[in-house]
Amino acid sequence: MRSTLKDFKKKALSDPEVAEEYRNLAPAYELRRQLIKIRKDAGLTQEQIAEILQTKKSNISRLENVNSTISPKLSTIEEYAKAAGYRMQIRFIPQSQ
Amino acid sequence: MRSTLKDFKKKALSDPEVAEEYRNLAPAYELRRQLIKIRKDAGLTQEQIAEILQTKKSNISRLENVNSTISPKLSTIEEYAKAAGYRMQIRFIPQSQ
DNA sequence: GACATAGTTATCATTTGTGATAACATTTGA
DNA sequence: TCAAATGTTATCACAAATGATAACTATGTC
Repeated sequence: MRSTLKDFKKKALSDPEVAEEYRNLAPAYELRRQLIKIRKDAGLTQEQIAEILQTKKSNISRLENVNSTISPKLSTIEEYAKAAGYRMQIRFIPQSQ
Repeated sequence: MRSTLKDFKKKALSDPEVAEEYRNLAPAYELRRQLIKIRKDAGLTQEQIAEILQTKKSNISRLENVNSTISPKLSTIEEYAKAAGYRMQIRFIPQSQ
């Protein structure tokens, strides 16, 4: 691969508009990566966590799906985390530092 | 006052059901306290942050209101924080430790 | 008291997240 | 390769968050 992807990313991010877009999207990707991680660390399948939350696996898939355009409710994330044995913590960090 | 309130809280929390209820509600209170804090630290009124977010002060009041039963969307909190000059960070912490 | 500023509450319309179902795709293990 | 398990996608109904408006309370200032 010779790091073509990394090069592309580096180049793309040097474009201010792309960089702005990336900063906006990155948190959403990051969140979903975390969701999947805590579920797997808990040893649960989508169907199992769905059952705990009394819903269906398709809804869990949508929640975890990176391509999803939805912005979930806080309570949805909280309950999902709790089902996986975690608690959610929110912090606010001053921008540009 | 002789700390009557503290005593009451301590006693109330020794009741398992009350303690459970408290753990469930505390995060919601905490979030709203944080929201109000970052807005004030930014030197903004509800009306000013509402204008930045292109909405109305009544909606900001509802968002910040501790008594509100709503669970806001992640994007709502994100945008509010951004308007106040902060970014939101979410972490998941293993329960019971 | 009159006034301005800041925040609250109630209400209704609109938007959007969530639940459920079903069909499909993907991965894994025998 | 076949079957089972796991995850994805599309769709529709329903619930709930958000937007807007207006009237209200609270507070401080003149």
